[in-house]
Amino acid sequence: MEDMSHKSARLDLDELESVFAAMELTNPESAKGRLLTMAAHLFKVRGFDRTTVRDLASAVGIQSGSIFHHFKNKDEILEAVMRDAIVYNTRLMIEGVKASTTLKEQLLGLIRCELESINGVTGEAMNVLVFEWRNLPEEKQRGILELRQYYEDLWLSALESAVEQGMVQGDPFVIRRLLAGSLSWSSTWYRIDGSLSLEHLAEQALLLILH
Amino acid sequence: MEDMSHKSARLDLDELESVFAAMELTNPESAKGRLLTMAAHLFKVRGFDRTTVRDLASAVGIQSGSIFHHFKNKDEILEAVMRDAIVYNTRLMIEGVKASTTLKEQLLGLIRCELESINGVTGEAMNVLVFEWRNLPEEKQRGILELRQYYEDLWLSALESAVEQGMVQGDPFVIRRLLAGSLSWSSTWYRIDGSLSLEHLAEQALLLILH
DNA sequence: GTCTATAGAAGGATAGAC
DNA sequence: GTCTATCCTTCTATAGAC
Repeated sequence: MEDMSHKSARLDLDELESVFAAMELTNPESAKGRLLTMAAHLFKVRGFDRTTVRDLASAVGIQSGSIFHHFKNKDEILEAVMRDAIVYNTRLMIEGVKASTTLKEQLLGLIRCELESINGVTGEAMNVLVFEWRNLPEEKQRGILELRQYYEDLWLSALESAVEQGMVQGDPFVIRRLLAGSLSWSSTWYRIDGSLSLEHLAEQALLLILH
Repeated sequence: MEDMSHKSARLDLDELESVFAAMELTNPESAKGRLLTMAAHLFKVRGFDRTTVRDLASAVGIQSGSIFHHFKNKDEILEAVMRDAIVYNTRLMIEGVKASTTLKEQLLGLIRCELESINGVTGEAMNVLVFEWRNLPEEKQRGILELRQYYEDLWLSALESAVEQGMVQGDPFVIRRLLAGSLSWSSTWYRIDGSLSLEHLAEQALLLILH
């Protein structure tokens, strides 16, 4: 039986599913979906502050005033990009963990998943989540952090087991933070169409924590 | 004898020294030094775009127009913070490498030095270098990259030796990038006044690459 | 080296028509 | 759901006095 004492601060799977159902980021059918995809792109390439609502509007072929039919203000666009990015990738991560049998496989799966999230199709949105964090107003940060906790817990429990079994040395929290840095940072130098495959990179990253 | 064919793209020690002599960041005696220290602080806390010249001016107790007596424009302030940060820390790193006798000691020294640079007294300026990079106009980026190459070369040659000796497994370039991510990212979660000492963190980071 | 005053441009957001 | 028109604020940068 799970400990429910933290329920208000955590997210259960049902909540995650309902947020997932409302995700628009990857939906090119809706105007809002196209806006979010383009916003992720522009926020990643130019940064949030240097992307104007006029830029975003003209990139999707509408006028700047029309943006505010879909979002109350510019901050809400940022929030939506981040929320959708994290929900989408948390779901992939849960599936990856379920699919793995050994602990080593699970760790590699988590690494692969995180590398995929930051360098693959949702890479721009994930980059925004990681590198534009400071631009999200504090009250909105809290909501996203709650979502993030779900997949950080996946990581921590995997690392705790690995330390218990002697596969990994050190404090799980510190290892997770060091590894999170390595993986997030990969988007600044890794090229998905280069000679290094994402799978090889994942294996090299796994080597960092295994002993 | 060193290969001089890349001279134009590299930096020699004399040049480094002359740039170092012109460094103002850590000089509280000059108005420019105070401006740079405060700029590093504000750029780190709020980000470059969200820091106005008015903010900066009032933080050092002058009027916004007076800023432009010291710097031609706002971008030049950012450039100066970055240049001084990198020159200051490259020098520390060179000294650290010189002082170490074994290769393992050298690697630990490089890690310690990088952690110190991003979490210690020059931490705010180094954070600006790492996380506000995109805000520096491209032509200015080139000059800073040239400076940065000096200490990246220190890293690469140490890692190449370590791989040759079997201390470290994998491609030195990839290992360096993964490690650089870990170390830079530490400024987002590590607290220098917390229970984890910088020395312990350095040792944990060394564990990442050693096999 | 700092001040005052202000030019000039750009950005977020709103209102109301269609 | 999008357009037009525009308000209002904020920001960088300049000019010239002290």
